Amino acid sequence: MSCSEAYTPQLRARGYRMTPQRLAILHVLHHSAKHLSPVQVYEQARADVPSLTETTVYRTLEFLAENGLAHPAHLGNGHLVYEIAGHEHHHLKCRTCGSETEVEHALLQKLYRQLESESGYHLTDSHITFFGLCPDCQKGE
Amino acid sequence: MSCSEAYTPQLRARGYRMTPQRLAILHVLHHSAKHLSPVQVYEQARADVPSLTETTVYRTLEFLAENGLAHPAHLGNGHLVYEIAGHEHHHLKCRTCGSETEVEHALLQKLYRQLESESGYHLTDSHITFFGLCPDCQKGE
DNA sequence: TTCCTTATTGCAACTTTTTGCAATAGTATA
DNA sequence: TATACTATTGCAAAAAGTTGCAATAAGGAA
Repeated sequence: MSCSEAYTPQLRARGYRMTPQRLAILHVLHHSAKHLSPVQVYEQARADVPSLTETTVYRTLEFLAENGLAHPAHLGNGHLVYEIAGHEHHHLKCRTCGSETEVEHALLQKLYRQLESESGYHLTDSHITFFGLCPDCQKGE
Repeated sequence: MSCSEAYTPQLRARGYRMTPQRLAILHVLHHSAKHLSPVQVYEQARADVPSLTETTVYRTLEFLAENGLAHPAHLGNGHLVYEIAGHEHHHLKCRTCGSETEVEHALLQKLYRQLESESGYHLTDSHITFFGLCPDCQKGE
């Protein structure tokens, strides 16, 4: 299934439009294994749509995140990165070497339920980055 | 105990210096109940040290975070805020109205241990922001 | 197909954050 | 108390991210 076939109906259903810019950005996210910064998305998507501007990339990424097609993540440096929505997971990042591991959302289910019952909040978001030391960097300490 | 008495030895012990700028910034963080953005810190600390620059505030906040005197937190808009180190806690923030609740770190202990045993990582950081809907905003849905 | 509505884009100006470097100023030592 | 070492600051310029607005174009209706 093409990116267009997959995502266009999701936007239309909410009253939004599919555009070449959005399609190019979705395509980049969809075919990237990992999270990308806005600038990385811009540079890759420009291959498809040369007229693309960085402004549009920033706005589109935020738009996709609001509509559940992409997930934003903080990786600890104060900057946002994005990845295509799909499998719910969290990140575990090493403070020393920067290596990353994924954590399945299932692992946090119990905590989520506990937080919900104690706070009364209903937890909606599914991306968290945990920081620590990876096994290799612990040895070097 | 004054801010200076409390924090100067901590910096000295690591080979760093206490300066009027750092003291003013620590003072602001210390006496603020909540997390502050770099600009908020700048504006308040300037009352003490008029020559203070924003550059210095950004650098100092990062420095304090690296040395454990302050904690950075992401509150979901892509910008960092800081609060004085002291009691370990996390935030629970409402996506709709923006209201915030604190979550004791103790609640996450079990999850931390589980993540550590499954991943081999040693988790060091103690601030996470969870997002959801507060009780009031759930009613309005 | 053509028209019309309005969501979306690009531009330009602006705000926020970062970086390099020379000048300044803590603080350990004599 | 004076000296020297170097951590820290401020400045200026660059990079990153945001905003307002007029022009453009997606896509439903005729």
